[in-house]
Amino acid sequence: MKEEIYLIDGSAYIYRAYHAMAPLSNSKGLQTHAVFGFINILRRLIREKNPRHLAVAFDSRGPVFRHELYRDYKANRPPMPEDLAEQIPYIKQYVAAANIRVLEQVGVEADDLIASAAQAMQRAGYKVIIVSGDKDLLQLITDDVVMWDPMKDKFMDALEIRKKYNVTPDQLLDFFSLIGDSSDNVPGITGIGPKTAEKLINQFGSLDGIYENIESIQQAKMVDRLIEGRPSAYLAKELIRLKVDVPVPERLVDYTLGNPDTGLLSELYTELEFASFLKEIETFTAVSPEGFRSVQTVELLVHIAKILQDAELVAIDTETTSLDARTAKLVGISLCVDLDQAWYIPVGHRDAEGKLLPGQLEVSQVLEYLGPFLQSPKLAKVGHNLKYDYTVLLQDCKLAMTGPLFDTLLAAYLLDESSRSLKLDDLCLARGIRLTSFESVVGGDKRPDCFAYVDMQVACNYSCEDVYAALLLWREFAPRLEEMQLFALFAQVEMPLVPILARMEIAGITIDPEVLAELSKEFSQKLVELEQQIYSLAGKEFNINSTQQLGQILFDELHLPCGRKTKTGYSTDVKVLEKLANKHDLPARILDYRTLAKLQSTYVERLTALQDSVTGRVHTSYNQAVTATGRLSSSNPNLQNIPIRSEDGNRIRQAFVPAAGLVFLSADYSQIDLRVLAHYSQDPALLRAFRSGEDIHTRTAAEIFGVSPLLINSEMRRVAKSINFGIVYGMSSFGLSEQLNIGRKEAQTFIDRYFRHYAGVKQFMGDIVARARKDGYVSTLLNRRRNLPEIDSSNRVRREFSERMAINTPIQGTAADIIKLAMLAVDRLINTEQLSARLLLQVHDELVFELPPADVEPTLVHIRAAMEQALQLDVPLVVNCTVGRSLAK
DNA sequence: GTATCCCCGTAC
DNA sequence: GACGTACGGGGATACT
Repeated sequence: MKEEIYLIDGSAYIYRAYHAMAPLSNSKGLQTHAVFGFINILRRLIREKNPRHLAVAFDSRGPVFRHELYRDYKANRPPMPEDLAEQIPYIKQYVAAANIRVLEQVGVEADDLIASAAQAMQRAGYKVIIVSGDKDLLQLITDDVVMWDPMKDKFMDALEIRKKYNVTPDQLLDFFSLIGDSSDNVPGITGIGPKTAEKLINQFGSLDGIYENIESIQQAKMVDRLIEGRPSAYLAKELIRLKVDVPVPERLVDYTLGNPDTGLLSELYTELEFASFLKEIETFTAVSPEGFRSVQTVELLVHIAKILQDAELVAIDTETTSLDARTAKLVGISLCVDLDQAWYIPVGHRDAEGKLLPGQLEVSQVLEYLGPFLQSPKLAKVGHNLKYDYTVLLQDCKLAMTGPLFDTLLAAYLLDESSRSLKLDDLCLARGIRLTSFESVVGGDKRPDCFAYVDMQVACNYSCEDVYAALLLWREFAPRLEEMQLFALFAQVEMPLVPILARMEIAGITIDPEVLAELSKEFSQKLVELEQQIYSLAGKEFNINSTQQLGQILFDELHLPCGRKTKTGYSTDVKVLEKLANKHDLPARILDYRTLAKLQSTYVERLTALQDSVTGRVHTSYNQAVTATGRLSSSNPNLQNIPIRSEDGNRIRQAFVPAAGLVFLSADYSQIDLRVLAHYSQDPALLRAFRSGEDIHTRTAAEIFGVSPLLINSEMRRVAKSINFGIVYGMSSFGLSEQLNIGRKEAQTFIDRYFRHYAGVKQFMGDIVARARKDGYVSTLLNRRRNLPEIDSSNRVRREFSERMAINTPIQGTAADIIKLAMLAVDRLINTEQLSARLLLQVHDELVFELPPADVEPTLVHIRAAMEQALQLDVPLVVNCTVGRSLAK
């Protein structure tokens, strides 16, 4: 991949910042909004694009060579406003302090510098991205030079130019020469606009071409215009043509983005009174590299132990041989207790032959000194993604980290669930700190254990940076969690959950390979048969998995009535195919095929592939910082969406078995969402229903059909169940009618009856949306937040989507809070009562344990009680337990 | 060849 | 356009 260089049209952005920003000044009366806007633009660019090489070009003051060619060049421009002129020096100061290369030269404009640099760097084999919205720069576009307008977030290349102007980039200059440029007071030819220019250029290829063939033009008026305008067109060409021979730096390193000089920046921000920028800088005063030390003697280890003795908190990071914490081997540990210094303790660095390098302490020795601190309940541990470090220490060092944990990744997640990225590098970059990238440290080494081969000093610097950065984030996040009243949720729920999740991942769950193999055989046989049937029904072979090909066959060739359309063609989802299934055998077989193919690829094959060949277990990863509502998610494999509803799906569950001599105990909350809704809404009917222990769907059916619960049949209950679920998601009559295959009117009637009976629910929904609109966010019972920036959107679709989130998030999120509390309670219980049960899975409202059958009786009672008491609501929480020799129903 | 979007389907 | 939260397979497409 070619290195990229960003060239920024600085002068243009100064003006843009000046005009776009509301006036702002410091206490001395100095206008500062252009500086502020400009800095913001650059910071955003650096944050979002993370460029390694860039330069900012500025116009020179005073006349440029174009004025010599044409006295009236830019004569229509008013002089720079005084309050902008006085801000320019500060902008220059910023660029210097931020260590960004400046391109500036007397007598030429920013555009010429960009043109010269673009040409030079392109010639040197790099890729250039011009950051500008100015059409004059479009003439520079080639295969290796593109333009990006950050305001519109639009990339321009040759194709886009073709779309917009219908000429090639190298014809643009001639094209603009014909039209002129009124904003620069460049004349062009009167009477020729973009349309005519386009026609002429495409007909004759160039400006010269036009005049060489002028006799072939039929319209006399046009010829007159062209002849009369000839000097002016050629003048325009000289004016618009960018200079590509201005001396500019030509080596890549000349454009490398350096680290910002925080001292200078902080002085500048202080003078300008940019408090928000200043705060970041002050928080992130860079440590001197001398502060990063490699620990290779016992003496130094002893010294560190002494310091830890008096510390309240330590930031920690482990470097290992693998991304998979469960199997990773320790390569080094870094520590940091204050912002003056950090240490890296190498223990597993190796030479090219794989031999341990000398000069490293023994792991056992390191643990002897550090162990007591890592296990001290008094010493807090800060780290980014601590589940990883916890797992590595537990698996590779047999050390269970204890004491208050502070995971900066989870803190960032709680502070902003929609955060673009929670990676340590990105969080730091957003605060003006560029961390050394892992990529640059391992230098393209593709071995999974590449870190073990990294030079110790390089590793020291890298690892210390990380641990130092985590401490910086802690300094910012800890008070912010307090301010936003998220600290209790963080410290008492999310953090204690980390070790529990780590242990669940380590535990894994056994899969009977024979059951899977049998399923695989059977499924693939059936799939082959279905495939043949489908081909013969379709009259030809095609890719059944391709919705596009399928759409063509069903609707274009067989002329079946097509239902909905998707962005890219016909919809062929279940709803559509089911409607067609009684008209034709093909859609029916496709449905069978899809169901089976899904089970085969997503479950049978995936689970087989991820199974540990020695233990026969699969180990999921629980992600604690993904969902917008606070639920966990599971991946590699996802054990939260194992089929259960269909018969064949349930057979997948038969493959999940307890370890030898044990059984599964599954405990799931009954109707937790609706109970939370009852609590939130305080609807009397809903409260009553749950307090009396009724079947909620039957009760609801009785209400909407206006008959006694005794008269409710399964069909009526099904309808009520759909409504109960739909309510939690903010469903409309349209959605319900689709779901139940009934008319919208009928669906609306059901909904009306529902709300007549559960009026408090309707009230709650209105209230929560109003509150979201007022606050801009909603929260759960434990204060977990979700921002809803589009709740006021003028776009109806977006707004209504946010409204449904406002309804659903407190419910789903509170249910997520509750089961997290339950996991903590159960874990404590297992420890205090010395229970033999081991928690394996969490599936949103369900916990699955593995335990000896003889222990089921007492354990079940304990666990049910712990779960039911996890949080006190205004309705009881009810937990159902099942015991089994597989996960099947 | 790799990354990403889209459609679809599985769970709660 | 219409029902919330996820993960993931496979096709199509874009980029390299």
